Amino acid sequence: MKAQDYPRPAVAVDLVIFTVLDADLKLLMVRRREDPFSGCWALPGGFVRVGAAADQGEDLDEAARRELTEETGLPARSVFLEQFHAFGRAGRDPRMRVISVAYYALVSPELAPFAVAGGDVAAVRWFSLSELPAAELAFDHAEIIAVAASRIRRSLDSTSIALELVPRSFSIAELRAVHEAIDGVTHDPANFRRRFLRMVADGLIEEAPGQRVTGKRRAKVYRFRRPRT
Amino acid sequence: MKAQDYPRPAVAVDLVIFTVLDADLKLLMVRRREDPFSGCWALPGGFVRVGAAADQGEDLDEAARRELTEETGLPARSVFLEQFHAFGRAGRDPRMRVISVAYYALVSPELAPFAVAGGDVAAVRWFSLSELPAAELAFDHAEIIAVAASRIRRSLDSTSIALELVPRSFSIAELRAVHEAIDGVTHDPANFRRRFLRMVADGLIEEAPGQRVTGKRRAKVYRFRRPRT
DNA sequence: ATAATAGTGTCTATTAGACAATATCCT
DNA sequence: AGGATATTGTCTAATAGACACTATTAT
Repeated sequence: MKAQDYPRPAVAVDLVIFTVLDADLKLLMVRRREDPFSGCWALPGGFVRVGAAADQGEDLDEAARRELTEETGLPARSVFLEQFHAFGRAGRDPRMRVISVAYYALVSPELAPFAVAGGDVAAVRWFSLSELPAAELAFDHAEIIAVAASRIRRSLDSTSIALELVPRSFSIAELRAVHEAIDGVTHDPANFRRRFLRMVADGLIEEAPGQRVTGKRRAKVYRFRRPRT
Repeated sequence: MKAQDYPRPAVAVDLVIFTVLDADLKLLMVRRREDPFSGCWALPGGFVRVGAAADQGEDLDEAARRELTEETGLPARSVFLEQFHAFGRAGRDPRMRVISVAYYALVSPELAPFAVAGGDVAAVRWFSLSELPAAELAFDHAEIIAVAASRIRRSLDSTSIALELVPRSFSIAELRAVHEAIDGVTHDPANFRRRFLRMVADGLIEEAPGQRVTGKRRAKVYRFRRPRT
């Protein structure tokens, strides 16, 4: 039996799209319009396009960006997107064997309101992690979400992902709020500030023009020293 | 067009199997016996078994353990195995679209000599990272290896993976040698010792009976406080 | 005795965290 | 003026890293 003749699974990409709104970590779910799980909330995603013969189709990252745009309307270029795990348990899709490569996406709060239902999606909605309707989640998406959340929590300290969840220019308090929303603890403003200023000294962050006016004392604003779109 | 009717990719698992021998980080490659890349060195691995209808086949982790045993003869139960990335670039297999879910495995040096060629493999061999025959590597396996190596280097400090690469009972110097082999730097014995003793204090590691006789001064030996097979 | 490695002690610099105090800005 | 937040200062404990030193054992 040749390799080409083995039965094959379907392969999909699923997206766990995070943002921080109202000082809370939220993720974007879509309401399914078709069976299975019609009417349930699911992660945005879809099948990877696999060509035939000479054209072998799109890459995984490409598929993820395409689904992001198709189903949520978010501008793929401005969104941080990273693959984190493949889920392939037998039976996770009742129709057939489906292996899903999962990505997490980080969307700045400025962009979050622009998510709209597209493709074959009935609606989109930002959910707090705690308010997810556990009983109405499609497939094994609850498990995928749990893995994604623990992954970004673990990466919070060792990477600069928090900077992807903040407006283009931001105050120290705003970045602190993102950290607090993600890991659920509160940070001392003075101590957080010192760590932050080290990042400025390291050249990762720089002062930006303008100030943040919140109704109280004004704060300096900063920006990530890296081309953002 | 129904979901079931889309063209599908083949899905494989590939294993990057590490051990530490002669104070050097090594990985296990197999020599291919069939085209494509017949005669080349490749990562152990193979296609995921996908059933039909009611039986949807084996899980990804299951497939990884199966291939580990089939192709290398290593005892799957005693090997640390973790998925780290899916590779799916179009064209990475000339025959057809193949998406490969990659795992890294950590094998204690006691077990490493028991690797033998099995299945449709012509030979197995432990390679140092630096002596890999770059020109004779199959598919995109060089890239997969690079990602795996950088991943375990990054995890070295935040996890206890080094403990998977050491004999059942080990001296502090042996664990230090593993760290040095993986990240390529040397550690001050005194400072490394202090960090190590904190792990003992935390209950992660405990003293083991016996001593390590190296020809010089004898060293105490320790063991990971966790059932090992 | 010597060489080599195991193991101890000490000093400095960096960092996290707790917390007090001051500065600025809006109402 | 008063409340809230930004910002600065100070103290303590934990840790990494450099490095000198002592202890043990094979040869």
